[in-house]
Amino acid sequence: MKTIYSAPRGTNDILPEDYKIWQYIIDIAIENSEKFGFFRMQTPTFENIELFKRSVGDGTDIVQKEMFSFKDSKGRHLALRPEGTAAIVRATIQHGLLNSSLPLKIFYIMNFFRNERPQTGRYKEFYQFGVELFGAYSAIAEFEIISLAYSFLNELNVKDTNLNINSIGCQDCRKNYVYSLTKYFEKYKEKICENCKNRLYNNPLRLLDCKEKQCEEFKLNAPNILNYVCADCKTHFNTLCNFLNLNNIPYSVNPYIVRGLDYYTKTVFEFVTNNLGAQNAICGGGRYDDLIQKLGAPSTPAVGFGVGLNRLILLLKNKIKINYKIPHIYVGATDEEALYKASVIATNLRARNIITQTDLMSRSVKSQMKYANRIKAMFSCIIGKNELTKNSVNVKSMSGEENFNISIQNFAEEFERILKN
RNA sequence: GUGGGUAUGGCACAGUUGGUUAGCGCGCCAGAUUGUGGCUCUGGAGGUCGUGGGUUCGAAUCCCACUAUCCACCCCA
Repeated sequence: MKTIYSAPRGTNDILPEDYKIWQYIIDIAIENSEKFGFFRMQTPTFENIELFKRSVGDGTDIVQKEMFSFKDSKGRHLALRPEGTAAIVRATIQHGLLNSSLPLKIFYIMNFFRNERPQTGRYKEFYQFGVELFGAYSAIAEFEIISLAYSFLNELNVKDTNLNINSIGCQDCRKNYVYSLTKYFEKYKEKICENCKNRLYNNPLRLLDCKEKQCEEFKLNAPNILNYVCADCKTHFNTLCNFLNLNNIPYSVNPYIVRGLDYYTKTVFEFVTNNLGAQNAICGGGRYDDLIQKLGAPSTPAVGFGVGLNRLILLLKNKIKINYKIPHIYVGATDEEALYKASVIATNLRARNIITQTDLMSRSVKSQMKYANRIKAMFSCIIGKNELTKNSVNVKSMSGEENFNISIQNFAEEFERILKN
């Protein structure tokens, strides 16, 4: 296939057969969000680039090398959204949603763009189901969204996932920790991997995330952030644990998880799986109490998460049996006059919400029956000269051998009666 | 941006140390006494073997480059 006729690198066409599972997952996402009282919203596909620089963080990889950015004809610098939180926060501020009664509970299902090399579960355009909860300082907010994510994954029957939680402290206590961490790793500067040498000064928290064998032993004895967070953060974290314990949501405390976005404070968490290769985080999120103030609105606490839908699909594909809507009836025709009649019958059937298909290809009766079989129609009938003169048509059940004689005049009404039995 | 694997009809694949008109399965279309599906049988359409160069009498097969794709690093959902 010539390059210009294939989808751009790192993007995916979602074909009708695939879309069944997407629809299924999206429906469950909506259902669970509404169960917790969240409302859906949507933002533009692109934003002012400055928004992402300020919220995600100017120094992060996402901003530095993964954004699709461009200028419009007036020279405005824009970027395709690389994540959801920044845009949702911008919109809630812009439209004054945070001024009305809190908490504000939002969910979204949107596509995002990052210019990374594609890999299993990682694409340049990808989809996330995410939620944001504004206004709650208490750790019950984290519990609420973790509980929602847990319920969502459970309902999808996603196996083998583990919930990891950690606290990366507030602005104040994190400073102390990062200082100690840097000091600690400086001692092993010569022994850690190349990537970690860079991390040491650019993004020290990421040192904890390294997968290299040579760094393992140094990670083990590295200062544990949970011993450095302030009393307030510590209490907050313990409260979250209590909520999770009481509600039987299994988790492990993992001091190594950190997030790649600057805006997180206190709680961070992720649901990881063993069945996706390297891209094992299926859901990630946390608290971001400082972001809203940073974007110019009165300080408001917030928590949120994002679920990678493409990754979910990879996990669930071939494991879920989707019940999609099959046609109730196929109405065929043998010639033009019959086809006109069939179209009227189909219109009346559809007006009664009966899923109906007719012949669109002027094919032989045999081919039409084959087609009716292939689309798994429950019933079929063929209109022809005989039926038009007799003014009635034989409707046959495609599974059993039951036949019904239905008048052409009252077809829809009579067929509906048969369907209900 | 770095490293490794792969590239043959719509899909999944075969193709032996380079050797005639490039094959199989599934799918698709059409027939098997004239207006009725599923099973079976028969026939048919559909491929410049990713693209461009090179070696050779001869390349799907060997060499080079490019592109795409997959896996991993990085990063993240």
